[in-house]
Amino acid sequence: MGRTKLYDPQVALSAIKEQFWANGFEGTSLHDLEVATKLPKQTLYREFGDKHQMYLKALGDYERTEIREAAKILSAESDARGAFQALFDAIINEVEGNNDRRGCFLCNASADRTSIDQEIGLQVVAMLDRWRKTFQTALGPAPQSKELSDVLLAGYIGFRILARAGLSAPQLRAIAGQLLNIIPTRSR
Amino acid sequence: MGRTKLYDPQVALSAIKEQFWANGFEGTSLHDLEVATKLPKQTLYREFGDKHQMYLKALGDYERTEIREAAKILSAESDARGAFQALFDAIINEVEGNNDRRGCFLCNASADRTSIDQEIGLQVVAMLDRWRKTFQTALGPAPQSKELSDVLLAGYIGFRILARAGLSAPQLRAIAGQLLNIIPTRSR
DNA sequence: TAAATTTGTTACCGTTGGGTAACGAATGAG
DNA sequence: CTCATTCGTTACCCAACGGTAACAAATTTA
Repeated sequence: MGRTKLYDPQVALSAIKEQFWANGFEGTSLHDLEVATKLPKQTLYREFGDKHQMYLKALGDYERTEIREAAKILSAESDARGAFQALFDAIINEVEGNNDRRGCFLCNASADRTSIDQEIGLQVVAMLDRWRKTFQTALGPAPQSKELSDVLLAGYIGFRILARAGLSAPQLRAIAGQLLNIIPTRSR
Repeated sequence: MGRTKLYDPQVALSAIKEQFWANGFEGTSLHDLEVATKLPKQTLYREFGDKHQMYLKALGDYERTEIREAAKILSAESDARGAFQALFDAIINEVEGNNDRRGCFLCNASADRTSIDQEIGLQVVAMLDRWRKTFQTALGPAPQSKELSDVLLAGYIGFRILARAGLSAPQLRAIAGQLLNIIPTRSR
């Protein structure tokens, strides 16, 4: 029924995500999205709905890709501190190698739309809690793993915000090192 | 020379700050600023320059007022952990009492404009470092006060982002409590 | 092959965006 | 009192904004 799409919706959504990630909601225009996806906005509206829904779906895609990727890094290491070390290293390497200053889309969204758009706020809070649970899992059966994951989540968000703000890689490395000290050794 | 102003530039700047604080750079229109300041934009341009400069001056005013206020809270307590406890309590009380979800303007700005506008980025980084130094001062002559202030800054930013995202007061209280545990007792 | 459906394209809509020009009213300095 | 200066107000500018309508080309199902 009907003609087949000449574009890949998943590729388009990924491009949309990149734009919102780098420039925020208000900082991204439909024209920007047209250029990024190489699709006319008519197609974007038909495929994804309005800008608000595009943002929500971009957040969903972020969780599906980047956050899963981070979870994989976390679970690859055998001890908790090493796991988080690997996570921070990966982020700092992105900053150093590609001068990637986008930060974390979820963290940016928390500062951006949540206090204005209620629906986005709810989704962000839900994603943040799943993110925290990912941390908790990586901490293993340590006592107080819930409390530890709380403080690590706060530290992680701050770390990524500071990376976006433009702190140098050595500065970030120092902060990451201090954050790791929060994690008790031999906790897994 | 010339006629005297019928408005108070300081009051106007404070209103501008409130707007950028709540809604970000792109989320704030000149019309919003006209309404908030009760001044026509012609006057705003003459007084403060373009939108970019208004934002920079709003950030400056934030440091002059809110951050000084926080520094006062920090210095009022005799021990380091009590000082930060007082700071977090003040923030949580604002959330509970007035449902203040604006978060920290400096933290929001870090996620908002820094990776796009270089000049703002530089100012934000400078302000963040002064903010960290404020933390370091509050920590007193503890060993590793520099490193401790780094991790506390990251935790503080994450905490305020989470508050803006909409976490409940009890959740915030739990996180704040965990952050305080980072600070060694009797460190001052 | 016929019909229904969904595509890609073009054009358009009204609103709002940031920013500026022009000008009379007011008030300071000399 | 005079005059240069700075005020407040009105009007305007054009580009960009998010969003929609209309339609022909294409393609799958029946």
